[in-house]
Formats: sequence, structure tokens, C-alpha cells
Amino acid sequence: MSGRNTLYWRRKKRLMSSDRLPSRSENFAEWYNQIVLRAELADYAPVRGCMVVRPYGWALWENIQKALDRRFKETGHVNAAFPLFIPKSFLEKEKAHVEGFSPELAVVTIGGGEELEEPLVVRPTSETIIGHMYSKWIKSHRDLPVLINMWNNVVRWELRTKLFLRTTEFYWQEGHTAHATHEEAEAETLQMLDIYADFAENEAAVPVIQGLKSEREKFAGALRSYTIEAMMGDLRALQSGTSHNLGDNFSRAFNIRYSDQNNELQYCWTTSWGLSTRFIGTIIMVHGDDQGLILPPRLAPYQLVIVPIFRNEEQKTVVFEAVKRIEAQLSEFRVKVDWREDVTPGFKFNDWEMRGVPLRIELGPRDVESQQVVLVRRDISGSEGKFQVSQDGLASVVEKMLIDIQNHLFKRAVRFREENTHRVETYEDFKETLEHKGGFIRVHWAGTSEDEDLIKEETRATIRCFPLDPPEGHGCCFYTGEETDRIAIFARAY
RNA sequence: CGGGGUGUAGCGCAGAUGGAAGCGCGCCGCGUUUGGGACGCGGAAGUCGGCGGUUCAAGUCCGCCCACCCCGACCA
Repeated sequence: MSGRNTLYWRRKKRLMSSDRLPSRSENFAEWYNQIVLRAELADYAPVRGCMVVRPYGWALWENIQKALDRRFKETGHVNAAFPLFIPKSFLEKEKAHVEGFSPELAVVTIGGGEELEEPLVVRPTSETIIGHMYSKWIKSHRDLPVLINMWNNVVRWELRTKLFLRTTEFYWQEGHTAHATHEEAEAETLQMLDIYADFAENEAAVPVIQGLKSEREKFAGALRSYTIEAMMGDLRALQSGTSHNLGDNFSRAFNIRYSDQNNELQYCWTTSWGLSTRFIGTIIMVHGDDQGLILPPRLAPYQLVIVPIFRNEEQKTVVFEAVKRIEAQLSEFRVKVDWREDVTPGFKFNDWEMRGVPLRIELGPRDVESQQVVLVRRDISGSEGKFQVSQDGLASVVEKMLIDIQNHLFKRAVRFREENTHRVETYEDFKETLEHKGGFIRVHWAGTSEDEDLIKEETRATIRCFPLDPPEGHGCCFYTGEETDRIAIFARAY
């Protein structure tokens, strides 16, 4: 054990002192950390488990927010804000909810120097305070549905943290809706799952599997939880967004009732759904390479960076003029011009590759002379990704190339996931595959929650979800041997 | 909470047997450079994690505390 740790430290020292990013294959975890820090997405905060989201990381988050918020509004949702503090007793009203969250609550017991009569928890999620308010607001079937979303931060006292993936405080949106019937609530839950999948695939170029969570993995207090699961570059799974049908659990706990058309009191059916800054981790681990981050053009803070090249004042004047002209031509895109004069162009190339900017334009005296630019794609390394392009009609070339990069990233990620998804018939095969290949394992499943626990204990793999894909017909459960048509995806997960 | 480890300049580290705090990178200044991570010269920067003890003398020895990191159990 200590020998292994010594090795770890030696390796870490070497990685930290070198200029190069550790490769994904030699140390994926350290590769990830270094990208977050070097690309200036985030930094460690002076509070344990907390991070500072730096301007470049926040710009990415803002683009994620815009893409999601537009979809929420299009489906009739409105934004609101609920308090950060929640009376501790609220959490205790729903049994499964309090059992799930109590180990990770931050609690405020003193305010203004006085001991509080009732401790306040810093929200780990807002179902309870929403439930309290909804019970005040909802009286009649005419008040339904209520479709509210909130962009906020929450706190969960996690034991082991990792930048973006699991931090004590994180940023997200949480949608909370109330409906007259169970069917409507289920339809809403699935609609929002669809929106997450659409966002992931079409904005972030991240292929996801939509599925139902197992009883062991579902949200504390939910009737059913759905997930979008993505495969990371190290073959592990990451839950990248969730949508919950809460049934009438919170309605009963908080007395959210309405009078129906017959003037009879009915409990509401509620949902909640969230996607967090964890998704930035998804983007990093799905698209990044040994050069650093690769951002999907639709979400990248800068879609294109221009690096001017010159040797003297005379050249600088000429190049400056050309860059200004090109920048104006490309005003429909998010463009950054790197005018720094204290670093060399070569440094800038590496720097912007680390930061994942999808396209780069190099513009020097030779290009001014020939009325061209050098256009370089981030997603294809080497000379195949470099093009000499005329300055005339540059905007349309850039537009096409950004679309092409977006599509290429998605297709590449789909192929990667498919190449690393395996089917097995027996538990022996399962363990063998997990050990030597990893990735997603697709199986017929008829086991119980206890079976799932045993498998997890032995292999560290869990059921990521039961995919919502059309049924594939009967087969034998790889674990129990029973005949079933239920499909499960197992993987080691973050 | 269990097991392991580390605290010395912004970052990464070196400082046998106690005897004047160092190296690399970064940072600041000047000059030369600039089409794939430039170079030279000069410079600033540290209550050695904290408290206590031993000693003429502690970064170094002893005790207690604190923080952080890694591996497990929990999780968006």
C-alpha cells in the first residue's frame, strides 16, 4: 500500500513539474485536473471541497444555461428564485428524502450572534421548500400545472470532491412542476429528459443514453428517476442530468392539494429535474484529447481565435489592419484576437488548444501578401486539420467548418461509445469484460436490488440505467438466468 | 470515519550526522526574439503549517494540534 502511494507521489511530482499535460492514457484523473486548472475553467477555493468557477468556465456555463433556458421557456416553464435557507424540519417531512440527504447537510445554527430557534439547512435541493410554497399557491385544478425552474447553487457536504464532478457547492438548475394527474407528471418527467438529451447531443455533441434509474440509484424521495448517461474518455459512466417523477410523495408530505372539477380534494403529482455544472466535466471528459480541452462550437466561449504574426512594427501595422478586417468579416461568430506581445505565436497555439477553442486563424505577413489565412481545426491534429483559405468568403468557410466540427465531435463520441459497449451472457463473462475491456455492459436483467448490491460489491459496477430504447425481445438474465425482456446497462461510474 | 501520505518563495521541490534558507518554473525590469511551448542580463519574493518542549543554537530532535492530498464507504 505504501509502496503504491510512493509511486503515486513520484508520478504526480513529475507531472506537475513538466510543461506537458499528462496523457489521458497514463493518468486520466490528473489529465482532467490539469485541464480544468490550465484552461482556467476553475480553481480550488480556500474552503474544502469548493471551487471558484473562473471567467472562462463561467462563460461556458452561461452558454449551457442559454441553450437549456431557451428549451425550458419553449415548453412553458418560467424562472423564479427560492431561498437558500430551508427550515430543518422541512427536510424531515419526507422519509426517504431526509434519509438520503441528512448525511450531507450543512446546517446553520447561529444567526446574528444568537442561537436559532430552529436550525436552517443550506439547500441541498429545493423540493421541500417548493412543496411548502406550492401547497399555499395551489388550490384549484385551474392553478395547474405549475411549471417553475430555478437557476441557483446548492450545498451537499460531499466526502470526496473533484472539480466540477462533485464539489461541496455546485451550480445548476432545478425545475419543479406540479400536475393534476400522475400521467401528466410522467409526461413532464419524460419531456424534460428528452430536452436534456436534445441539449446534450445537439449543443454539447455528447451522445447520451436515456434511461430509468434502478431503485438503488434513484433520487431520495422519487417514485422514479430518469437519467441521461454518457461515457467518458476513460470508459466510465457519468450521470449528466436527471429527471424525477416524484409521484405524490412530496404532495402528501407537504399537503399540496387541489379541488378537482367535482370539488373533491386531490393530491398533486410533482416532478423535479436538474442539470449541473457537472456537465462541464462531461464535456471535458468526452471530447478532450492529449492537447487539452476540445469545446463543441455551439457552446464554446470563443468559437475562433485569431493569432496575428509579425516580426517588426512595419509588419505589425500591416497585419493589424488585416486582422481588423477579418475580425469584422467574422462578427457573427464569437471571435477572440490574441494580441499579446509577450508570448510567441507557438505558445499561443498551444495555449488556445489547451483551452479548446474549435478553430484558429493564423494571420501573418505571408497571408496578407497572398490574401489568405491559415485555418486550423482543433478536432483534427496534424496537417489534415490545417487549411490555407482565401480571405474572400471566409465567413461561409468558417460557418461550414464549425458545423462540421460539431458533427464530427458527436460522431466520434458515438463511435467511441459503441466500440466500448459490450454484451455478455454470463456473470463470468461480465467480470472478465469489465476487468479487461471496461465501458458499458448491456445485459438482460432480472435481478433484485440485493443482487445489484452484490455485483457492485464484487465488481464496483452499478446499473447506470434501464434504457428507454425500444424493446429487443426476450433473453436470459446474465446473473439469475431468468427469462426477461428488461435490458440494463452496467458500468463503473463517477 | 478507517488506512496511507505531505506541509520550506505564487507553483513543483532540495535542504546526512542540529551551526548564516536554496534550486527549477513562474513573476518584475531592460534588450534581442516572434509561422508550433524563445533567449540573455539584472531583480523582488519565505514569521520553514501552528503551539509547546530539549539545546548555547531547531527547517532539522521530541510532544500535541491544524490543514491538505491519495485509497475505501456516500453522491447531480
